[in-house]
Amino acid sequence: MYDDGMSTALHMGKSAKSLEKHADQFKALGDATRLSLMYAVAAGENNEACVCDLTPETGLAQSTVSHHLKLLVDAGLLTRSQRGKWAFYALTADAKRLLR
Amino acid sequence: MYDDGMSTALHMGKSAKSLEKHADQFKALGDATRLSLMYAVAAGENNEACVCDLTPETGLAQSTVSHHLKLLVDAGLLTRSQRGKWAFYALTADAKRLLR
DNA sequence: TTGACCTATCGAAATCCTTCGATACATAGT
DNA sequence: ACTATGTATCGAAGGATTTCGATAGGTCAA
Repeated sequence: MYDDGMSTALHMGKSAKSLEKHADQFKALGDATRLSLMYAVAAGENNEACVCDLTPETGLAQSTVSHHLKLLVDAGLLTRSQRGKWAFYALTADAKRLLR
Repeated sequence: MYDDGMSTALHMGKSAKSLEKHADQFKALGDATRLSLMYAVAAGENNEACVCDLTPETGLAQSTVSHHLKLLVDAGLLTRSQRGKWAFYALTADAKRLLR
């Protein structure tokens, strides 16, 4: 494409890359399953939760939950930390700001 | 499905319908084209813009822009008002809050 | 009413997303 | 090393989304 459709955002001092990043964050939150995962993490002890806790709440397959969590991490909305057998997910600063 | 996956949100006092609405708003913003449309509207005179101004900025077909604008209106992020031949779109309160 | 212009809707093609079951990988205990 | 448990990845099916061109609808001026 010749015109990337970002002229307005550019005029506002936002780079195309930044716009793309924000769009990706909104997109990640734009799914009822992922949004409820975010709330579940926020509601967990120490504001974190492991897949084993999250999976039963969604009623979806474990592989599906894992996939959604990966999308949220890739979007910069969750962090992942392995502790023993368990993978704990926690909200990032971006996520806290967006869910305010 | 038996489990609707909204238990956590419900525990936080959010109804499934409210979660769905918020997810829809995030989803509407979760597309680079639509997000730059939002910024373009915000940057317009009196915080509004018509399709004729928006279409050239995106580099997309007029029908495509019209379609995206409809999605944003349906999500409660834009209002539409016809003035003469032109349709003007403006940000809602929800949109201003989310784009802060 | 005719024509010009702006916008919305329709139908179709290509692509992307969600979800699953199966399976592989990782960690801890026996 | 073997097993059990928690998590991630893979491949595929079904559905949803993005985009276009063509066309219809609405508004104003002549």
